[in-house]
Amino acid sequence: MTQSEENYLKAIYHLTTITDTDVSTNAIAETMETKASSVTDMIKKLAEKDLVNYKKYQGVSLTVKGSLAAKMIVRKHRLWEVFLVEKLDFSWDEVHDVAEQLEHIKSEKLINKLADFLGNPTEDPHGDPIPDANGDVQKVEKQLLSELNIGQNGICVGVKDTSSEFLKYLDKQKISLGSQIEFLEREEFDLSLKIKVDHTILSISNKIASNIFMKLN
Amino acid sequence: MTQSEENYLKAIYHLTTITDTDVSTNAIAETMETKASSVTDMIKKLAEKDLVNYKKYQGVSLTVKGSLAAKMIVRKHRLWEVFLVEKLDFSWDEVHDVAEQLEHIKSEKLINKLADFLGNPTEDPHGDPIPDANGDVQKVEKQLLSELNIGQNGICVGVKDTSSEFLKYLDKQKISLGSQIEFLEREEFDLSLKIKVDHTILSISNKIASNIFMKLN
DNA sequence: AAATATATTTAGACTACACTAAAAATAAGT
DNA sequence: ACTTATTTTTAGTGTAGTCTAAATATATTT
Repeated sequence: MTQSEENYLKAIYHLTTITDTDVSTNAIAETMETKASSVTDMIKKLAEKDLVNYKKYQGVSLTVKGSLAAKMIVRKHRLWEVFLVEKLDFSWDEVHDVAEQLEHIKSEKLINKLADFLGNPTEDPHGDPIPDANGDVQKVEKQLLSELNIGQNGICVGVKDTSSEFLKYLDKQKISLGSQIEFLEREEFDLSLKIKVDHTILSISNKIASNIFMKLN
Repeated sequence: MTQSEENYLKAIYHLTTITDTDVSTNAIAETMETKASSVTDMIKKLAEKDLVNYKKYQGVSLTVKGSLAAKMIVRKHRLWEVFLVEKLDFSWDEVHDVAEQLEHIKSEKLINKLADFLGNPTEDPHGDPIPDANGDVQKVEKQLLSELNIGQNGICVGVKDTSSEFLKYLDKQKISLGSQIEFLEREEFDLSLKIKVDHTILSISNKIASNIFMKLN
């Protein structure tokens, strides 16, 4: 399997997990920053290898085989992210590009030994689940901070947007995985939220709040 | 720089360090298991980028720029080997293929943080020197076990052949980096050597002995 | 339901890298 | 020195992956 094929599988996998329907050619092209015609070409190749189900003009879905392959790539990506943050002291906004490369290293032994070395973590530094060696993904129940009711509180268990800009903003506000957060008040004018993080009170926009995953206490 | 370009640079670098002259097209083709015509193509590309000096039919040598690039690749390869052996518990015969992939990961930050994490080692698991971040390589003085005089002793500081078969043989004989070895006797009939390793006496062929690097006490 | 807009696929071209076969240059043998 | 052998380069081809532009299918609007 080439790196390019792996990248397509991963993109299809991610799109599938958020929309839960067949994935369109254009959607793939957009997330991969490539052209629809290139996507069509690659889809045919993946279909040929029985990694995706494809009927012309109808979008694609992953086969069992393709889904497993995709999960193995995600597993590698997220394990490497843990390594970078926990062992090499990267911050959570710096890991993506490097993990994007490391995920393509081919060695079963390597990835399983790496998992052991890291203590078989089940989540990456952004709170996303790490598929195990069989491809099983543990679902974490979580909800967006923006969807809590006033007075509810819990801990931050993940982020939806993992862009460097957003993560740096969170660092600045001292919000990280595990932060205790209480939803105090909603400002109706701009929908911003007043929250208490650990022991400080601050105001965040609704956009920010809708990119933070919480687990209620 | 593509992976292919990196692989060519590395091959030229290695050939240069052993022969210390301009490198022939055929020599490159052989070590890279490819065809001479492919080598010619790539050499032109590398020359274009000012990574090698090239005059038709005259062989190639690395420019300063090319040499530095090659040393950075070697640095990455060997640091990853240390990581695999020291942290992930690979044996020294298993690391090569994986390091061959890892050496192409592009991130200054990653490799320098990795070096720190490993304690800035100066040698890889086979005793080969690891270039530092500036490309400086510390030369280790060493000589082949096969070239010692009877009665001399020292410690094993490296191997010339790093093939899996050879390394497994050494494991079986309990010879590793740091082993105390004394050259006891030469069998004139087949040139085999009687040696004492740590505390056991054994006989090894001249071929074996000519692939073990020693540092005299 | 026809017309228009959008999404998708096809056709053809381009780059990187490899290959085979043939040509040209260098090296070796008598 | 000249013939032969070897090495190296060139010329032409193939595959993977990308692109643009044109064609075709599906969706949307009136």
